[in-house]
This record gives sequence, structure tokens and C-alpha cells, in this order.
Amino acid sequence: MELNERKKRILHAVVANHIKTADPVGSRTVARSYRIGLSSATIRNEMADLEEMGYLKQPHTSAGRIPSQKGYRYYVDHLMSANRLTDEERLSISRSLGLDKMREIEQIIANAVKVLSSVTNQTSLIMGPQFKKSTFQQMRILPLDEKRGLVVLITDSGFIKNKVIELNQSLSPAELHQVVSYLNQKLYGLTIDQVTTSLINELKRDLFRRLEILEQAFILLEESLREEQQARVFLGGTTNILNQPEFKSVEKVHQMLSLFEQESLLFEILEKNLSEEGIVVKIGTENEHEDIQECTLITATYKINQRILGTVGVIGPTRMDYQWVIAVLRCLVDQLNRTLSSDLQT
Amino acid sequence: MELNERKKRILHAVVANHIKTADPVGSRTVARSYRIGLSSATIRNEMADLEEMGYLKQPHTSAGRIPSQKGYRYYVDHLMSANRLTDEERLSISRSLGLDKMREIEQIIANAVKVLSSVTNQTSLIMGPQFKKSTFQQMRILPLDEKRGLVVLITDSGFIKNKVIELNQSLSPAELHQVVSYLNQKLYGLTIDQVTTSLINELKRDLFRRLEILEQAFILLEESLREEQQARVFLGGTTNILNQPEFKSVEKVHQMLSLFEQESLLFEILEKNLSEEGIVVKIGTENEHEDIQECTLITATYKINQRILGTVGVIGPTRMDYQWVIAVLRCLVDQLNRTLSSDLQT
DNA sequence: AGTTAGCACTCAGCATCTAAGAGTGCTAAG
DNA sequence: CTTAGCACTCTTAGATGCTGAGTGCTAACT
Repeated sequence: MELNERKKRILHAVVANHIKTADPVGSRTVARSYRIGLSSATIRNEMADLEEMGYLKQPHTSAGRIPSQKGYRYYVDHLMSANRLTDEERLSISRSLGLDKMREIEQIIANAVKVLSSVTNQTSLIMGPQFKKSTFQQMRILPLDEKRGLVVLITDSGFIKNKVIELNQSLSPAELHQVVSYLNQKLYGLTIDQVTTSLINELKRDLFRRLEILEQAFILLEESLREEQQARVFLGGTTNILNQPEFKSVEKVHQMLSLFEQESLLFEILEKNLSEEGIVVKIGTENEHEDIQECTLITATYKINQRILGTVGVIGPTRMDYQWVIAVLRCLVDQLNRTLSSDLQT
Repeated sequence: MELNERKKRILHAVVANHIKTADPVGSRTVARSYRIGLSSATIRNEMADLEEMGYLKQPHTSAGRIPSQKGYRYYVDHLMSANRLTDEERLSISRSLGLDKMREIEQIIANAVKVLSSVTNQTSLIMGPQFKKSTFQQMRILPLDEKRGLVVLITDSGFIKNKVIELNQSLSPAELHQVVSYLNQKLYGLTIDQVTTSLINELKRDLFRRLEILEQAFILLEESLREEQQARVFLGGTTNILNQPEFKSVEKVHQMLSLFEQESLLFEILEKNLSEEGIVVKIGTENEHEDIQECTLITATYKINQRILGTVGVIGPTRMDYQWVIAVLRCLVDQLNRTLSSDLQT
């Protein structure tokens, strides 16, 4: 089953050429452009072999060959050289990320996705940091007037959530302070999804006398738990797919764009790759979701202080410049990780 | 220049029919479907007149007529009956808005745009409430630890902004409190865009001794001023334009979608209509921005406590179901206004 | 054995053509 | 003023033919 050297070179040539031109590539093109030193007839025979083995396919009887999904997979796994970016390229990415100027994590994320899509010329998507995976750091209640207060919830990784609540029962500042410090003590260091309803109930029991204010204060926690269970997905360069010749028909565009509008679906797709570290390439039907089985999805995870926060990726037709996209993605994630870990450290 | 009754009816028939079918409508269709009691020949003559007067046009020599921009304008201004929604329709919109369950203004806005696009089957857009038009209500500084504090800025209309700042100089709680109450006193009731740099500088002079902490605290104000000058624009149903036959070519789709990606441009477009109360219909070249001169934009403003907060609108091809869209938009804005004013009142 | 040249064959893409159908404008009669 | 009738125009869809790119096969060559 292993390909000999010559077949590898021919497969490589076909894939590379097709990625560049989007056209089926014929034996003559391979013979001419890549110095293999063989005639087109020989290459024709080899290509016929490769087709039989499933690495190439013909869109119609008398056209050149295009890589099959298996062909792309082999290319990614064995043929493609790891393209390191030049220093200028890295610098340019770094500059447009503008990480030095940003403070808020959402801002950084939203900007990263823009950069990624414009550099790769594909659609890119990034899962915002998962709130429920952040750890509780502290909670404060800030009285606004007699009847209302502001609950502020702070986690590591730069999340601050707040909510105006109504204080049905007026507590003295001292009492309020007592409640809050009790909560802080109990919750410190837990991740948000460890703050289960049962834990909340337990705390409620302990503090039964201040139940009413607790009720209100915990609405924030519970709502956060519910709403933010699905972190936001940021999209960039959705219109880039329109530049790809494989999306010249309006129906296909429609299909993709409708998918892009369903944030929850995108989230599911990205979440699948949350566990694996490093870069993951899913080609065609390797993707579970039906609507993207004609696409390739390349993802990587980004971290803060060694903890995986979310997934960032690029989606496009299976004919994609794998080398370039992977190199860019790697560079971007590197920089993200570094900045997030140093800057937002608490 | 005034159209006689018969011409009006014919124009009405042509516009209504074309809105429904997207095809050019011929004299025979008008004669048949609408009980005008005239033969197609007579109607042909009248249509020729209407064309000469600029209300209709022919896409090519031997096709039916389609309304010109002027024709649509006349339809909207004089022919269209104000379509009141049925109670079920109003209820259905109300339910899907789910205003009773929402708390945060951004959430309400983001949901409203979804509802609007799905009900009208067009792309809809809504300008988030303009932060700079909200009035300052109070500011607090919440010490987190020795070196850091959380600045919280609260306006009416439900805005809460916050930011972690570093306190270079440790102030005693009492001093901090003093600074903060001074600021609150000075700023209360001002809109954010009245908090100009010169005012800030003035305050700085007054408080020169606490300059350093002020410096940090005001970063929040200044950044808010800058960043949020452009409120967010929320989009819904961007792919709906793909259902419209006028967007069957990929280039046009590309043009529109690229426009949709430029938030700042959308903002400008919406901002133009911020001053006018009620529903504004801009047809074709009545829009200033070039890229939407083949479209119609219908907008309305929404308010909180009598103050205009932002603009919500629907965009689509000039062939649009004006009656329906206007009715829906009116209903939606009504409900928004009512909920915002009662719920978020402070 | 493996490689290569040559040749017949296939097929998408493009342009050209035709027929059908829809709709108009004009004219003359009601 | 209205209408029937007719010639004319123009789009659309389907059919036809041509061209170029590319293949598969065979036979000759190394």
C-alpha cells in the first residue's frame, strides 16, 4: 500500500498544482512543470495507478485528475513540508494582531479572527473563552441605592460579569459584607461549571437568614451558567468563500452562509476539537457535520496558563493551501497563548 | 402630473404583482387578475403612458413592465394601504421577541434583529443603543487588592461598563471614596458625549493631588468615548437576500455581503436616519451610499423614555413587500419602546 | 522491464442556431 | 374612447457542431 518515490512526487505535484489553480491537472502539466524527467505518457500510467488506489479522481472521463479526500490526507500527512513563516510574515501578523494595545479578552479574540481570515483568505472562526471553564475569583456586591445593587463576578482569564439586582430586603453594609466574604471564601478557585445548583443550594442553607439577597445575587451565577454555557463564536471573512471557485453556485453559498448563521452549530463543531492539543486537520467527510463535508476544517486550541480556553480555526474548500494555513494558524496561536498568559494573568 | 384614477389602479396592480412574482408584469395579467374591466389593449396604452411618465419601465423591448424607483415611491406614498397586522400576527411577534424574559438591553436588541429578519424574510439590522447618548449616572471604584481596582460606570438605559485598572498609588478607602463622590457629583446627568476631554482636564485640575488614580479611572471614560462612539450594529438574516431572485448572481451577493461585514459603514447608514422619528423608507438612489442604491432601506427609531436610542431597519431589493415590512417594523418598534421604557427605567 | 511516441477517442465548454412564448405597438374598426 | 387583430421584438431553452485538453491503449524503443 505504500507509495513508491515516483508516485509520491507525482501525487505531490498534482495536489500542489490543483491547490494553486483549482483546475484538474493533466499528465502533461505534471511532466512539464515539475522536473520529474519523465514523459507525459509514463505519468499518465502512474496517475492511472494513483486513481485506482484512490488518491486521485477524475471529474469526468477526459479531464485531468484532482486529488481525492484520501489524496489530500496523504499530502497533509506525508508530503507537505512544514512551512515556516519568514520573519517578516510573523512580524506582520504580530503587528496586525496588535496584542500590545488590547486589554479585553473579547477584543483580542474578535481581532484575531479578522487577522486570520484576511491572512489566509478563508473564513475563520474562533470560540470565545468558555466562561464556565474559568475559575471563580471573587464576587462583590456594590450597593447602588437603597433598593438596588450591582453584583460583580470576576474570574481569572479576564472575565467580568455584572448585573443589577434588586435588594428586596435592605441589609446593612456590614451584613452584606459578611455574606459576600462567606461566598468568596467558599467559591474561590472553583471553575464556574463546578458551581452546580446543588452547591448553590447548600450555600443557601448555610445562609438561610439572608436567603433573599442570596436568591438575587445567585441569579447572576445561574444565568451565567445557563447563557454562557455556549461561549460566543466569532466569525471572520465569511465572504471569502465567495472568492473560491468551488462556491460559484448560489446554492452552495447559501448552504455555507446559513451554517455560519447558526452559532450553536459552529460551537458544536469547534467544541469537538477542544480536547486535542495542537493542530487538527479534518478533511471532507472526516468532519461529522454534514454541511461541511465538502470542506476542510483546520483548528487549533489556544490556552491561558496551560489551560485550554477555546478553539480557533479556518474553514474552506478541501482544496486549500494547507501549508500556508497551518503555518499561519500555528503562528497565531503561539502569539495568542503568549499574550494571554502574560497579560491577563491575575 | 397627477395620475387619474385608472392609472393609479393600473400602477397599483403592476407594483403589487411584481412584488409578489418578481417577474415583469404584462398588460394581459393586469387585465385578467385585477378587476379593472378593461381590455389588455387599453391597459397597454395606459402602461405606455405610465412608462413615459417614469413610473414604469421595461427591462427589454418585449417584456412586461416593472415599477421604476419613482413608481415604488408613488406606491409607498399614495397607493399602499396601511396594513394593520392581525392580532395573531402581533402576538406571534411578541412571543418570539420574548421581551418578558430578557433583562439585558444587548440581549433584547440582538434578539429583535433575529425576529425581524425571520418575519420579513429580509436582512435586518439594528443599531445598538448609543453609549455616548446615555447619561452618566454613577461611577464606582471597587478595590480588588492592593494594586488593582475595578472601575464601574453606570448609565441610564441599562449600560454598565467596567474595567480593571491598576492603582499605582495606594489611596486609603476614605480618599478613594472622596474622589469618587466628587466625580459622581460633577458628572451626574451628563450624557457621555458631554464628558469631553476639556471637562476631564478641568476635573483633573481640581483633583490634582489624586491625579494618578484619576488618570487611570478616566481611561475608562475616554476609551468608552472612543470605542463606543460607534455603537455595535447587529445583523440578522444576512442570507435571506440569497432567496431574492435579484441576487442570483454571485457578484451582487458578494457586494452586499462585503457591505454587511463593514460594521462602521452600516453604522453610518443607520445613523443618517437617527434624527427622524417614525418610519423612513429610502428607495434605490434615495440612499446615499452607493452600494445599496439598488436596494430599499426601511428604518425606524426606537426609544427609551422618549429619548431616541438607535435605529432598526430592514434592507432588501427595491422589490420588497413594503406593506408587510412596514407593518412588522412598526409593531416591533412599538413593543421595543414599551418594554425598554418600563423595564430598564432607573 | 520500464519508458515513450503516436493515435483514436471522450467530453466539457463555447458559440451558433432555431422554435416557442410572451408581450408590445400600431392600426383600423366598433 | 375602447378594442380586436396582427406584425414585430426579444428572451429563453434546447439542439447542433466545433475545438481543445486530456486520456487509454498499442507498439516501438532502450
